[in-house]
Amino acid sequence: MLHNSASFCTSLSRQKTVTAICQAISGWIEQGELTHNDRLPAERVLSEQFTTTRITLREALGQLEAQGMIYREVRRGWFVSPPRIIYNPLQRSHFHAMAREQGRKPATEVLDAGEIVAPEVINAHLTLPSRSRVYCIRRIRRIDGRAVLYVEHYLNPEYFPAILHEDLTSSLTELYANTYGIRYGKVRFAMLPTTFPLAASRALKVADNSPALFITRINRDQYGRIIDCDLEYWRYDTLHIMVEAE
Amino acid sequence: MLHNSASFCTSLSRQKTVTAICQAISGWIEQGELTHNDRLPAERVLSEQFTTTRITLREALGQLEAQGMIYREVRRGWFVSPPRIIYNPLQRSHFHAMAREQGRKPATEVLDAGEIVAPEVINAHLTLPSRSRVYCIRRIRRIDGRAVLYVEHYLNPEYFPAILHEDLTSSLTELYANTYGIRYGKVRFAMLPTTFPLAASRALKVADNSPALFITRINRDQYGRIIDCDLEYWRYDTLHIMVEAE
DNA sequence: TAGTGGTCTAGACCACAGG
DNA sequence: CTGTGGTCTAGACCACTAG
Repeated sequence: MLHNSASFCTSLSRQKTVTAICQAISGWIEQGELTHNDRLPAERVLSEQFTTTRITLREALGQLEAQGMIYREVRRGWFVSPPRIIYNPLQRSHFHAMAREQGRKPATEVLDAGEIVAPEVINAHLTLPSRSRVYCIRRIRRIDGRAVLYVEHYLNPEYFPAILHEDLTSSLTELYANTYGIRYGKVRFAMLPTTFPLAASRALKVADNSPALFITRINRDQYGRIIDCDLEYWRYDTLHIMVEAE
Repeated sequence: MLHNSASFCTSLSRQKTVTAICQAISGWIEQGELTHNDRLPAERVLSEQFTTTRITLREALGQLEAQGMIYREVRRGWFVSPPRIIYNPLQRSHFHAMAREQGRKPATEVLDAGEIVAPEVINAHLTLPSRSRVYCIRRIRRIDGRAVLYVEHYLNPEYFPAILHEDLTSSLTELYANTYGIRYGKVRFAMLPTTFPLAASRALKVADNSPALFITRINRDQYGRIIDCDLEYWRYDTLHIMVEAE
């Protein structure tokens, strides 16, 4: 036989079972038999359906997870990933506005808030001296009910007196503007793929060591002063980053 | 620099073995017993050392891989990840300059180059009509010998006559400037975590379905015309993205 | 309490890489 | 050819979630 597509697929002949499972499940999703946030059948059911073991089945689920096609909630099961949110980290638009503009339902939950001695990383970001005290607000944010983001905000307290007594479930952006007359100016951000730290995986109820997108934002106000920084841990399959240069 | 060092004690009794292995191996790396691009002992050796099975051992290796601490080359073994490259996608600086500024050794390899009928996605990016013909250049790029990037460049041929006869192993940025008087202007980029497509995993010799960072860049010249776009697939643990707003 | 995912065992065969 | 990683089998117990 001459050059046909079979030769192209040699590397697929490895991993026969896993590939077949991946194709079958993504077929269900593409054909709408399963839609956003639907739960997949139990692992034992699937492994029987595909006449294989749970180990192999979980290998396939792991690959679909890496592609961002499905996600899991710890000890609850596997679910179909909803479409990604388009996120421009340079933009001032806040989380709730961003989600709503894209037809999604946002929600915010405050885990805790207080004044702490800042870790050295934070002092460096905020250009504060060692052992400075800062406000720390930890929140999780949901889209359509699904917890997608764990974030720690560190605020230079000089600019935000008594902010801890305000309602922190709404947008900090609005609070800054309405109560303190402070608006976001220049932003600097860093981003790297890694895994969730323990505090985040607990709060989001994802498996320990799930992959995550870690984004650091350092925010200045309209006068160029560094006012706060955010450490954001996003579920791996949540975001589609888009940035346009000025 | 990585906040995500292995110092997290993992939750209580779950994942006892895997956690112990992860801590041991990251200990070796932090204490310099293993350094950048060193190969780890064989899986069978490690699984015996930790008195466990290869399945469990591979679970641990997979977690270290997700953290970006180690990487694998298909059927060759596991290696210690070198430090990440700092990458600003909005910057005009080209790959070789970027790598050298950070004390690394860059290399480029052209896989193929030719004139093709553009896929519709590409026409959309370049704002060309359906079934346009474009130049396509596929390359892989290395840092310190390790293949880290698979990239497809799509060029609007109107601006680059006869470019396929030039030396394409060097910087396109320089070729554009020196031969065509075209310099990069505004850039727009999108980024999302996913897995390598087959062409990329083959070229980079990474496992099929390894996680990857997919970056699309749409480049304009000094007159604001869209001149080309890049589809870049980076190894997951290669980059530390940093962007500063103007 | 029942059923789920999370973890782990103890093997096995294959395809490919390197000597 | 030898050793490697890649894949797969057929079970098991535990921890947690949901009803």
